[in-house]
Amino acid sequence: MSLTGSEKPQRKTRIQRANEQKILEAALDVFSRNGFRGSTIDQISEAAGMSKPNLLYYFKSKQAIHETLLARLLESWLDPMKELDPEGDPLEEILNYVRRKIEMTRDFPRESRLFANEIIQGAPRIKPILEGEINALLETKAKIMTKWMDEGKIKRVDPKHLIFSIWATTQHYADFDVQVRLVLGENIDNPDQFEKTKAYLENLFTSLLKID
Amino acid sequence: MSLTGSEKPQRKTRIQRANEQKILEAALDVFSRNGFRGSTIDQISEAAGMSKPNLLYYFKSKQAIHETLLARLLESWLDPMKELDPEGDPLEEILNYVRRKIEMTRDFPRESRLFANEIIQGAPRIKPILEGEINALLETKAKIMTKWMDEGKIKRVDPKHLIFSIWATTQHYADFDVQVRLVLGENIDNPDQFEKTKAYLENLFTSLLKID
Amino acid sequence: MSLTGSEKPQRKTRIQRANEQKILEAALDVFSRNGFRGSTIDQISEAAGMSKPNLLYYFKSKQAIHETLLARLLESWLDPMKELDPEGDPLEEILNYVRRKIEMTRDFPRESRLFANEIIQGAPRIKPILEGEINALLETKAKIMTKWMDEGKIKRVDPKHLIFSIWATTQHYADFDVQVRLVLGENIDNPDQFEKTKAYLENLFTSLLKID
Amino acid sequence: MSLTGSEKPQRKTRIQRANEQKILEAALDVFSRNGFRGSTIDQISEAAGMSKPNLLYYFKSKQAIHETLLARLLESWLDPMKELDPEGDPLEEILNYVRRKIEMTRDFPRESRLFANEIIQGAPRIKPILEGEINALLETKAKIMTKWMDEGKIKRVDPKHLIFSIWATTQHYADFDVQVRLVLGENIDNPDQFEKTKAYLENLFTSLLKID
DNA sequence: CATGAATGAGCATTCATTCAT
DNA sequence: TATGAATGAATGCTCATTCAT
Repeated sequence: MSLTGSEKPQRKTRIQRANEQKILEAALDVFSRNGFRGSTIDQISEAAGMSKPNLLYYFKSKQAIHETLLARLLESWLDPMKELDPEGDPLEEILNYVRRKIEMTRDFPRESRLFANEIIQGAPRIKPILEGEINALLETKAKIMTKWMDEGKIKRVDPKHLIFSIWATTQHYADFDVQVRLVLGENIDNPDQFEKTKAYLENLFTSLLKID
Repeated sequence: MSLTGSEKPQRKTRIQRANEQKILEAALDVFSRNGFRGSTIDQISEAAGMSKPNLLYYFKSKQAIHETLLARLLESWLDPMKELDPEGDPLEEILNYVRRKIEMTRDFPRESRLFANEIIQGAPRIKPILEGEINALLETKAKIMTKWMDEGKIKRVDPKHLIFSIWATTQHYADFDVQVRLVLGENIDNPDQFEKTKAYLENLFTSLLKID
Repeated sequence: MSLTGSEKPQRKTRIQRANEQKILEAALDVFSRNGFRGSTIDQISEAAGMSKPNLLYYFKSKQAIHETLLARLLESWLDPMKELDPEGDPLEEILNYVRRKIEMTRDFPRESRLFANEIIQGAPRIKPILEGEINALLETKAKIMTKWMDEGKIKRVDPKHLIFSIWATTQHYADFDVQVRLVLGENIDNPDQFEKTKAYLENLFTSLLKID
Repeated sequence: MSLTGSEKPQRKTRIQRANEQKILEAALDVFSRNGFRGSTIDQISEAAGMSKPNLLYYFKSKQAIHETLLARLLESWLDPMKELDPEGDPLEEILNYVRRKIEMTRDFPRESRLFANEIIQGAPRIKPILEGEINALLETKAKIMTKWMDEGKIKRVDPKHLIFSIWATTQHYADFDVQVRLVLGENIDNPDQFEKTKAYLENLFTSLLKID
């Protein structure tokens, strides 16, 4: 479940690959913390341990770094949903999706905040991608769920709102991390808390969907 | 349910009050759209129909506008939760809270995004407020819920995670508005869609909490 | 024959007018010496005795200063040609044009170099203006000359090449000032030299055009 | 009439020579189009099909390329004037000079613009060369002309102004190429237009100098 | 010879804030 | 109160040049 999988096989030296990686890693850190406008190339180049012009030798502009980052992460961000198997046991498939989602939230909170930042501000930079990819995927998966409901295998609810609530409840732990910590004293990076959270969400969606 | 509650009773002329109000209204618009760093005083003063120096006559700095805005809105933002009545019918009380929350999300999406922006970025400007007010309120209400659970009036779940999931699922429709619109073609400002959403969430939390 | 005549009557304070003037004067100096790319806002703001941001408070960008400058000067730059009177004595009219041209070259050498710089580099910023205004004017005047030739009042030559050679021979003293000084030890800012130059050019075009 | 004449006979491999040539050719293109400050090493190295560091292996700096270019071209640039033969027929000699000048303007317009750019901006990089070579040559040739005038073989005019006007009228077609094209729709690279221009200039200087 | 990688200095422009009136 | 004028401190980005191989 790599979040930065391999890309277009271009002729690149080892240093190039390494530096691009360093930059994207640094940029993820900075952008997810401060948003696009709130982040400066200085911060990123500092975090990447490299001079500003050198950073711009690898990426044309701040914008370009941001776009590359979003594009590369989007794929993996959608992975958990792709695995939803129409042939599997309906409730178990959905619960597994919830579990993978909460695991990703734990393991990649910066990625979650990166997208949250972007979308809250109207997704000015990735609307096109959202429009195409996400919509298509979500439509497909919603249809699978509808079929399951038609077959009486899970309770009938609006599948799109169901997906929204899975996204919202899981990503909340990454996006609103500060608030969660203020209330709980810890967050899902703590194993105990992770288990409690997972249990709560499993229960939430089981209650909603399980046919008695 | 005013979102800009009563101010400290200071000696202020009518014009002063009116201008402060104009500024805060403009700032809400701009900040909720672009975040703190992404917003400029120029944008705000333009939106407020007022010169930059005049705006800074009313508020010492950009920071000050932002803080004032957050402080004034926080109060009303927490109102729905305050109304949770320990004497009322447990399930109905919680569902009413969910209803008030989704109504607020519909009526004040900019306020929701303002807070979301702030919290995602680590709440650098309002952590202290969150630490005090919210925590206290949430602790109180969580205890009420626990009592209800102890009395067997609703199913037992972690009350704080319950509150998180209510926040997350409702605010999602404001904070991720773009995405919701991309998927549904509309959002809860459309009456039909509002009803569907409300029904889905009522069902979600009823399923979770109702004792059969 | 002001080169910076009065412009669009806008609501501007005295300071505004004065500063715009100071900036344009400074910019003329700098741009005519170094070309557009070779000039920096720092140089201009320094020459105008004002801070860089303040300069940009009056003109949006370096580009904008340059364009304003060219636009305002173009008008007066074409004045001498406009005065060519179809009713006047043909040879005398043309000689008067030559005289006015060489006077302008003496009095406004920076303006001449500003245009020369721009046109040598392909006129990237004022091609449209050239295409319209100059062409129209030149066409008109060429027709007048042709009529004079048809009437046998001056010798027949290609009127457009005639105009080119008037432009070239007069402006040369501004545009190639360094070279002229290297050869003559002085240039037309010296009254003696001015008279000699004028006499040479009068002779040149009289020889070409006069019917014996 | 090579414009890049013979070089100081140094020990250089064939590749070296070829690369220097490629660089100078590319630099001529770029410098004549954008001026010194407006040209970047990137542009030149790109045009030369060679990496930036490699280019700087052949020439120490951007400055060095420019200087080399000017020095090498100057020689050939002056060639037409050198051929002015004191023993020839005066008028014919001068007309031949005009013809060679206009031919050079047609064949080497970039070279003309390179010098024009440099001189308009005060010749900061080649003043010394101008001071020496050109002056000497021009002085010599002016004396020849004066002698012809003393002998009554051509009309008496100021020989230096005469040379200026030959330079100005011929080079105009290269330096102000854009303007010429805007007015005529074509320039002297078109054979017809070349003939017309040559005829006009021959007539201009014949009228001026011919003893009836 | 040749090039990928790296950088200090510079440059146009933005922005929060202050000054003067 | 209100605003035109002014600026120091960024900020994104460019460019000549150098380093290492």
